[in-house]
Amino acid sequence: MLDNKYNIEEKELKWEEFWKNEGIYKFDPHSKKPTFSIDTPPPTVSGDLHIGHIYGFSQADMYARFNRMLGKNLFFPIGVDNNGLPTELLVENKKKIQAHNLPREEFAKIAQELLVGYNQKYKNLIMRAGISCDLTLGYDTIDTRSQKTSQKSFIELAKKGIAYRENKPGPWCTKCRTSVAMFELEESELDSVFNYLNFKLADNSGTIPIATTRPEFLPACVGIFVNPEDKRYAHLVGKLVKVPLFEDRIVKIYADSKVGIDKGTGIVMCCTFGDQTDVEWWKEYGLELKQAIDDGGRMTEICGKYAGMKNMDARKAVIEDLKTQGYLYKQDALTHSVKVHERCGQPIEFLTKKQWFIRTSSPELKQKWLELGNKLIWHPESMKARYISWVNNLNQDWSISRQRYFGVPFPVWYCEKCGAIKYASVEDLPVNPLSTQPKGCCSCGGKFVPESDVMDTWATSSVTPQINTNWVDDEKTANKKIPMDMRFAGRDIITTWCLRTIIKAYYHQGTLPWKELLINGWMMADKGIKISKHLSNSKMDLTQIMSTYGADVVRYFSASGAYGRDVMFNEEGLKDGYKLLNKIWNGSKFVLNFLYDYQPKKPKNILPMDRYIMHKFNETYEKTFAFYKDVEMGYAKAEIEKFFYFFCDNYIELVKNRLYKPEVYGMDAKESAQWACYNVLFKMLQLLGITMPHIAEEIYQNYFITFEKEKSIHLTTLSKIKIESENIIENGDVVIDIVSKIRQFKSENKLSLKTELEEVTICAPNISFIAECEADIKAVCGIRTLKLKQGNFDVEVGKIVEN
RNA sequence: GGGAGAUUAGCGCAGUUGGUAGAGUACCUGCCUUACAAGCAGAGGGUCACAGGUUCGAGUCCUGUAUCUCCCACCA
Repeated sequence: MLDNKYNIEEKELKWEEFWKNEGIYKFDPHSKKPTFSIDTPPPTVSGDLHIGHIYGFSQADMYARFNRMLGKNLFFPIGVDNNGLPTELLVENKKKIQAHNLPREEFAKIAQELLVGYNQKYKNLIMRAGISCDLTLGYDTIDTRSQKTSQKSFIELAKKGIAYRENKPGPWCTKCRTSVAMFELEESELDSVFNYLNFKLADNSGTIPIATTRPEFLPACVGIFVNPEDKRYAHLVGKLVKVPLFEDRIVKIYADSKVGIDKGTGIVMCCTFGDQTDVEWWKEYGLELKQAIDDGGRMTEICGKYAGMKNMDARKAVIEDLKTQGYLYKQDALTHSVKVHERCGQPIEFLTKKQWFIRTSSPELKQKWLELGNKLIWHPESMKARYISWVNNLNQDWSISRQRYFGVPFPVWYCEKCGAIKYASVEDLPVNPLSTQPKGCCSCGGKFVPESDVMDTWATSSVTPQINTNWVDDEKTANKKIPMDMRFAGRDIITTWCLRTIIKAYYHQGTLPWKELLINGWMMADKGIKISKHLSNSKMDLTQIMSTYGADVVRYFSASGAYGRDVMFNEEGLKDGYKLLNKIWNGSKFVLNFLYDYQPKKPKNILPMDRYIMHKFNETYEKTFAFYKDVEMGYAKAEIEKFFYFFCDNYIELVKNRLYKPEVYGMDAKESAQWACYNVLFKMLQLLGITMPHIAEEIYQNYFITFEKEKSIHLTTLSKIKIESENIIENGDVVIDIVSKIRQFKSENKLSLKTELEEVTICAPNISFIAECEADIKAVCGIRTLKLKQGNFDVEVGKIVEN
């Protein structure tokens, strides 16, 4: 019935085609079943895919499959995040073009063409991993519906004053020429030089020493700071200082505890803006704003003779002048960590620009985010701590504008004359203000000019529940569908995707975006090393792994360990899964051999060990079920796996004689075993299929479908085996112990397991049960005469039969 | 600097409310059981990172230390 050998790649591809063509995982909008909706996070399309990408997805898929097998109607869409800066950079790299050199429409067209291939590659991988999502429910974050949703969300929030436009200093990348969010920055160790300068006091009473790594910022120096605790400089506070090279500029000395007494000379200059502290001082002390650097990283006109120079050239020139004019008295080399833009590695500047923000950081709002976070069910619970700690530290509103090209445009125009904001009408969305003009003029008579910024990619990724529920076209229905049932994500994006999605759902629906949140860990290449492209060596090559081990084995490996924890990639783990796969195949093949004449009619008399294995299964079922419910895929998998081996190595061995030789043991004994085998094997496959969907389907389609009728095993419903309750497990375990003792005896005496034993005496408390199983015990152990004695458990082997 | 997590057998891991350390794998000894040698049956292997403390009793609770990872903040 089953092939002699299970050809992994051939079978897996076959069933993936089948699932797709038959629409096995298709959401049925007319179904009467309860819906279980999943808000799939759209992974960023930014490059090649590796085995780590499958990890989080397959764990979430197991939870999805579990829910489907509880009889729910699954809404499991698949999304791709392909708008915004990461995608733009990918397109620039691959096509060797620069977005700012091309008309937007042209760049978008090139991007869309390139993305077709990437999207497909990505969707193929998801399908190849046996993820049971509905491919017809896909969305891209740059498609029309996503654009409409983002724009509608923006207009709604802006009209309520929740989104606002303001001139604020913020991190800026001079290479990408855009503002970036704090969390898009990363640390980089750079070599630099500490320049020690003497600043002259304005009253000519002397000089003060200041160390700086960025002397080119002198033209933007707006204040000097010392620590209030620092006795050396206490007398300086309030005095005025001349800025070196720009001596017509006079700045004041302030005291502030943010100054490190031991750092540099203990005196700091504040420039607008060298770093975050400068921003804070500027705000707190109401300092002047002087911008020394422009969008592209060149010095501005306030820099006098240095204007127009690139930042680094200006630094050299300034240092040279400081030297010749006697300000510089010492230079120390140092290595310090600098914030750089994670996408391109460019050190970040702080520039002041008009940007759109969403209100997120007031104490009342933070309270709200905490409240919502507490209402959410977290898997695992411990991940909530990260969310809470992040919310508590939130101190800036969310900046959503980016001065980029490939993204969702802001649907607004501004009046040239009075600055009034004109929003597009919701019916007209999606709107690109650069190519459409609003009707008429401003009430003041001024002309409207379009906003050229695009939205940050998170502004779209944070409305996936609204995209998925089609909020743009049918707000009422969508509002009923939110909160969705579940969202899954990696733990690195709790603070970005998750929080922002919570914020948007709160503003739009006044509720949580989802009821449950699954946070998975990472698959690591080695202890503490993330998988990255340059680390994906041959042993981790995805194509290779997929063809030798297959998706089921990769999924098995993904389910190892506790949920939310990192797993370390190791091939041994794959081998374990491969072993189980092979065992499932052989075990099923063997059992099905004896089920060709199976009648789906419960026999009148079911023998004790057959009842035992069914009860034993039900016990395992309960445990496994509880683990799946708690999103503990690893424990669930381990539980059912353990039982499968037990079933093969103990139960099958025990009853195979009855199956082989009905003429000796009787037809009733065979039918009894068949009944147990059918039920236990089918239900084991259901549970195993959550982790290993392909092999379960192959076996189901070859046999069980005749009786179970459902088109796919994945559409069947989980349940225990129906059997009258009785206390049989303890008694059955004694029988297993007896067999084990005899095997031990043979093993210790270096005998073959089929060696026949002339006589065995069993001493046990409940010999009447053992007597009922006598035929099975004698058959599996090769015993000729079995003697039973009432008493404490003991197995005594008499003479062995010599051939 | 703040927060989170980890440290248990050679290896990758599990240990739920404190009560004699667990499975898998590797190694070792055997066995070709009328499915599977990619199998089966056995055996050995651990100062539970370290130092204190609470307790009759600590892998588990408390305090501290070390190493590693992640997130956040700071970095003139």
